[in-house]
Amino acid sequence: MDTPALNILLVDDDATLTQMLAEYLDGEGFACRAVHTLPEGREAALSGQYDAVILDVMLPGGNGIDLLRTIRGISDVPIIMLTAKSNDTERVIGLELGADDYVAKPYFPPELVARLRAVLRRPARRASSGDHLRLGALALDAARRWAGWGGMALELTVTEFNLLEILLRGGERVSTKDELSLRLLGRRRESYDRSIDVHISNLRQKLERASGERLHIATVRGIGWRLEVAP
Amino acid sequence: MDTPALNILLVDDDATLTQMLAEYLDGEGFACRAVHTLPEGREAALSGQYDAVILDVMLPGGNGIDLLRTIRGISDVPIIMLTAKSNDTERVIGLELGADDYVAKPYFPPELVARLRAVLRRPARRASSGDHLRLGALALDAARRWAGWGGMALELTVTEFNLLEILLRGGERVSTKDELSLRLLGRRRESYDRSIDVHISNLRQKLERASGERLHIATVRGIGWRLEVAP
DNA sequence: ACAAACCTTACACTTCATTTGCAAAGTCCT
DNA sequence: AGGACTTTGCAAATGAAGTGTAAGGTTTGT
Repeated sequence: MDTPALNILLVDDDATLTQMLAEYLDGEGFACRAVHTLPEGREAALSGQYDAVILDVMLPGGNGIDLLRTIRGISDVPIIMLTAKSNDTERVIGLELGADDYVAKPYFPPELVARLRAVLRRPARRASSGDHLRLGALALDAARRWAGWGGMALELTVTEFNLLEILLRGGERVSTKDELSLRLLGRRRESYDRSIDVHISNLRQKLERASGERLHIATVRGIGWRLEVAP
Repeated sequence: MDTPALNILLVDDDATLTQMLAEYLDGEGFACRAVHTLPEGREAALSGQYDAVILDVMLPGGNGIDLLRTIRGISDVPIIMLTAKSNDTERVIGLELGADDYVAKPYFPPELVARLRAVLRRPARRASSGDHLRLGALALDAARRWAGWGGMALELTVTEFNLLEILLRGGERVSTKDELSLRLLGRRRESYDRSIDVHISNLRQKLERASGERLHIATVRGIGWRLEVAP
């Protein structure tokens, strides 16, 4: 997949550490900008051009908590706080004010990246942010984790729901077995692993039953599957 | 005077300053009591016999913020914080935790009195600030930390109240276990941590009992929970 | 010191993911 | 076309994971 890099904003007064982190994030495929003061941080965070903010709560000339609050008043951009090791108060207050996660300093860059990814992967924070997928009479609401055909709920398991979401997002594209294995099961596909086939089979039956045979999971032999809806 | 004087509680370890303030307030027609330690402050504030509390956030042997939180968990008596001149953190945290106003030290007694009067004049403090959540006959007032079904108070513990608030704010969205662990317990969820489940279970029983089975915490298997109200 | 609140543990119970086995369908080759 | 091989569909079996809640231990606030 070559999606454009995600923009990350770093707000931390320690220029050296920030620089190192920025380089690391760069290597992980993120596009970073670092600022070192509160006013810069405020302006940048509110510009709306970042996909996530990593925010040190200890900032000179003002408190990161204030900034956190300011941002949350306006935007739902994901925020990860950097907190002192043992400062429970900061942590609790930060989460209360809407931070999405925290990482204690000093941190391992890989851990930070993992949490960053987790936060970015999370369904949009506000229900109104309209993550509604549709295809014919099929509707899927990611935040509510609800899927239905013509208003009638489909009773799907977690895996089936995720599978349907991936297929739906794929649009006309064929979702390959390898891709599905990675995104659905979170592991590389081994030979003789029939797990995906079974999930496809189960989902297929539910979809066809609910839609009166009008919604199909079409097989593309040797490649994968694709959703198709009959007129 | 024909109206009884309003009772004001002062919590501050500086006996001299407190004494002066008490005399000043006396002259303005308030009845004061001053205490100088955290335990005394707690007991007095929770006794319910004061109309307002003036609370120094810097107290020996414990943090005024803690006391603030304790008081707010039980009572919505107006609270004015005394903070160090430049300490924004204390201010933000204090207001967030439900203080009604703050005054930076050193202060002018007349200013303090003005704010005190303003705070006492305001009966429905947070009601207008839209911190009133509803869902069917369920009502939750975050500022007063009061929740009820059709006017009847639910007797919730602190954790249960917070849990309900989070679920309620989530709206139709499913609140995930990870999210709840972060927001509710202020820590990440470890494997085999069943704490959340237990709180859900307890809250669920109280809600269903009070609502006559009309308010449910619906389980979304493998993901989390969502509030649902039957028509 | 006491009680309330909270956390942990344990266990019964449900539901689901994965494995397995085999049949059916598709592909390739001669 | 027909046989050999590969891939897919699916039912059934199995074991792992998720859930609800009672009970007991620990912490915390008063």
